[in-house]
Amino acid sequence: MEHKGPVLAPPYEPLPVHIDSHFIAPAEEVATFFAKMLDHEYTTKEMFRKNFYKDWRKEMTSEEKSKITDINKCNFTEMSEYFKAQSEARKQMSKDEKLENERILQEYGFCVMDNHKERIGNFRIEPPGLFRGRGDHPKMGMLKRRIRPEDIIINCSKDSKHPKPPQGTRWKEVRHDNKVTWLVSWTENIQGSIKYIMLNPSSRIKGEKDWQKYETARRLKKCVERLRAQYREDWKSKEMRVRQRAVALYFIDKLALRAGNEKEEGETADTVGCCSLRVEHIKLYSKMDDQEYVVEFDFLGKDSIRYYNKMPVEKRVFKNLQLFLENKQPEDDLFDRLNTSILNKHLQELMDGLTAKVFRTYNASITLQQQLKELTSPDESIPAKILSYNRANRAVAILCNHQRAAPKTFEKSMQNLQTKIDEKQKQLSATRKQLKGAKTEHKASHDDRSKKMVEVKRKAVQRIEEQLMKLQMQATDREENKQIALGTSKLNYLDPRISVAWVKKWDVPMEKIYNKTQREKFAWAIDMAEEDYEF
DNA sequence: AAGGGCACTTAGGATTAGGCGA
DNA sequence: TCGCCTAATCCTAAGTGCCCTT
Repeated sequence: MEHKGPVLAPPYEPLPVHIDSHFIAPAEEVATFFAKMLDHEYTTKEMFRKNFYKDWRKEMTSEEKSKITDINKCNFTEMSEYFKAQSEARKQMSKDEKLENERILQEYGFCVMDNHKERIGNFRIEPPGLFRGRGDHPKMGMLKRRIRPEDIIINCSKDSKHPKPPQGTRWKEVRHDNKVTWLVSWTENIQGSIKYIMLNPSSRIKGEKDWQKYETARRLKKCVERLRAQYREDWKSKEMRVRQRAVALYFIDKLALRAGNEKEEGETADTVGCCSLRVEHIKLYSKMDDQEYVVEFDFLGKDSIRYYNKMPVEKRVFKNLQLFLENKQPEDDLFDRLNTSILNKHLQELMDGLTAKVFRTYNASITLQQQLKELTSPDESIPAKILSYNRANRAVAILCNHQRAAPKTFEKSMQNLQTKIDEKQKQLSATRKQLKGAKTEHKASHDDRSKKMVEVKRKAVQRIEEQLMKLQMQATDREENKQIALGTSKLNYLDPRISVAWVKKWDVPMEKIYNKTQREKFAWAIDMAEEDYEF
């Protein structure tokens, strides 16, 4: 392994003299971080302002400290306007910058691993700024400090050309550990966690891991019925811990919930997964509308995305849940005899390599395969096939609760599309009229010229019909996708060989399903899978 | 079995590039 | 050719899961 090391964040450039920030670096720099975010909702949040202010003060001189007593009296708008103008200006002269970016990519964006040139994923060190946690994060607004060469650990081969630190500096450490895949690491100051520079998804090492992941999920496919029978049996166990384990596993299997590791309170946003569900996150309804034994889930999961679902469960599960809830407070754990480590240990005994997250991969992939089978009709057009594919993908995204905020421009973009459809419709009826006219004329004259005209118009009508249909499919697709994110499941949960096989079977161009980056990431699958591939 | 450290995958939002119609 | 809009890419936070120590 040989590489050039990371690209460091550019040093701070003090504000020009005509902007009086009332500060000198480093407090000025920290102030600019806030100013750059001024348009964002973050800066209005109490916690964000409080954390920012506390860290900001640490950077001030004693003079600055005595001048500034209250963040609410600080006005960042002049700085903010300055940065807005700067980024406008940068847009104009972006050509040189693009060239420079390309040069940096060529120099730092690649490494040589086992004699192969490979693309590096994130070769830039994260620049300093204000921490933006997701959801209700207790540390939002804290200062994320600048990473210096002295903070950075380099990992490369002993006999390779070692990356050079900038003049006058040194790395924290240069090590030669071939048991791990990272090239560069450092510790960030907000959570104290380690950050890494690793290879791009197109690399051999990432591809092989990805392939392995899906092979494990396919092994689960072979024994999943046995496991299901097992956990259903365990619902009746004498032991509470076994019952809890079995009900949790049922949720993970049926609802594709995440495992739910414990988190340190006060360090992160309050989110949960299956094993960390609390009493307050579920409600039981012995009857709801025309259904019996309904469980209502309402909690914040990864990235503070809300999971809301109502599911009828079997009577035995329902009775167990009632039991688990007995004599508990809302903030108590639902599964008090269970955690992810216990669950995974159990799963490991059931199948080699089995963990909670394999269920998500398995259920996602098998759902895609089933949905594709169900939704694709042989005689439909290519655009219709793509709609079917996206709908299958969507079923998975819904299962995995992959949501997104509706795009800010959603309404407008729908409207634009509708306008196009209306225009196309008008064009269609006009052309149909012309076709009718041509037919009438041909009936009257029976000559060659009019016959040709009928053909021309017939073709035109057909073409416009196709265009119209394509637009309508697009509109349907976009509407259905308003709050659903397809990318995450496509990239992380769906065995790409299923898609490759589908594409080959129905002669759909690969690039309609996978863009360039995705084709690079899934090159192994494109190579491997034929149209008869079964997950 | 509790708890921290570490390495890796998964995640949604922000930013940028580039395709397309005027 | 320009400007707008969408799609692609970038960014980095937030998970999972295993290992080691006590």
